[in-house]
Amino acid sequence: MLGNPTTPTAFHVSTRGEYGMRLMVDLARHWGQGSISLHAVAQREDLPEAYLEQLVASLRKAGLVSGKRGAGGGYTLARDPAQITAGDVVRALEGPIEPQICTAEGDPVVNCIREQNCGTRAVWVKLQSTIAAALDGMTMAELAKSTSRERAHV
Amino acid sequence: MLGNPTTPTAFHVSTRGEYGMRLMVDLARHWGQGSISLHAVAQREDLPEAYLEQLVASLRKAGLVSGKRGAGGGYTLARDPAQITAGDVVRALEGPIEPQICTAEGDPVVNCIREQNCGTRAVWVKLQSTIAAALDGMTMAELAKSTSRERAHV
DNA sequence: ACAATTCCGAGTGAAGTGCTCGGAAATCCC
DNA sequence: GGGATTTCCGAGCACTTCACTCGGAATTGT
Repeated sequence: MLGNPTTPTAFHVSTRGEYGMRLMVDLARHWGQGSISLHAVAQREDLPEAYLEQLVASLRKAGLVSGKRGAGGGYTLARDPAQITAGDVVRALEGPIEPQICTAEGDPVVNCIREQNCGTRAVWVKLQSTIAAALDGMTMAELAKSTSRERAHV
Repeated sequence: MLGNPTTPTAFHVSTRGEYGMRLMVDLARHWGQGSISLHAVAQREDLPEAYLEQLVASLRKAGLVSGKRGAGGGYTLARDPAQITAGDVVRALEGPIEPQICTAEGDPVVNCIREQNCGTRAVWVKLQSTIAAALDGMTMAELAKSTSRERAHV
């Protein structure tokens, strides 16, 4: 694992987001097939199982997956793959989408305290809405589908 | 300083990007007025001067500002404010815009090694182009202008 | 000469990243 | 009921990044 760059990059999503997204798409691909164990996911996606455990906890608390204990147990998407967006996943794993504190999602007037008319604020506001729109426009269903389609003709 | 959130947030831009953007907009606002010292910028924007020194070095190496030493010296935008985008500034300070390594700017085929048809890749590619487009669509001239306009009727 | 200023490199405490480990609790199969 | 399987939970740990500061050299205007 650990495919992270040593050189700094802007807007880089951490392994939480990356692995978590892979996990969710994997679950979406197996939607309707009962509980899927993390062990299986870890093997298919070649990801550290113990670490996935940690990530899936966040996803469960966010109400995106539900777990079932014991032998034969595992995880399932909590609702239809078409009703879960990439934005949901990212927010569950990496927190709310806000380039700056003054652009907090939902809170329109958590503005910079000292400077009312900060010139740069326009940048971060635009960025926040753009990113959110992009991520909220993609569902697990779409991602799972495109993957298996590409896989079909390998 | 240090207005950063204690709770983790996705796509958060660091103080390098934030302070650097403020610095650039400030220089844009004083475009045509000769060299501006960091001391002056630091006071106006209420930012740590020694830290700005570090940031401006990156901006200079990226060819966005040029410095003049000695008494009466300071910094100037290296070209017209309308020819410098927010994307230029962010890239200079925080590195290339790439949510994942497999979505490196310019390099279209630095793909994931082990899995050719990664389902999640679509997410990061979309994200990269969306972010880049948003940032590259805003110039220092626009930001400097909108700020002073808002300031006018305070 | 002297003050102002950019340039440069090193250092530092706190936080975040990317994991591992040990163990408790639930559930199924025999 | 015993044992295997699996989710749940919290702690810990090496490494890197963040957000700075500090000291000093080089350059330039007065």
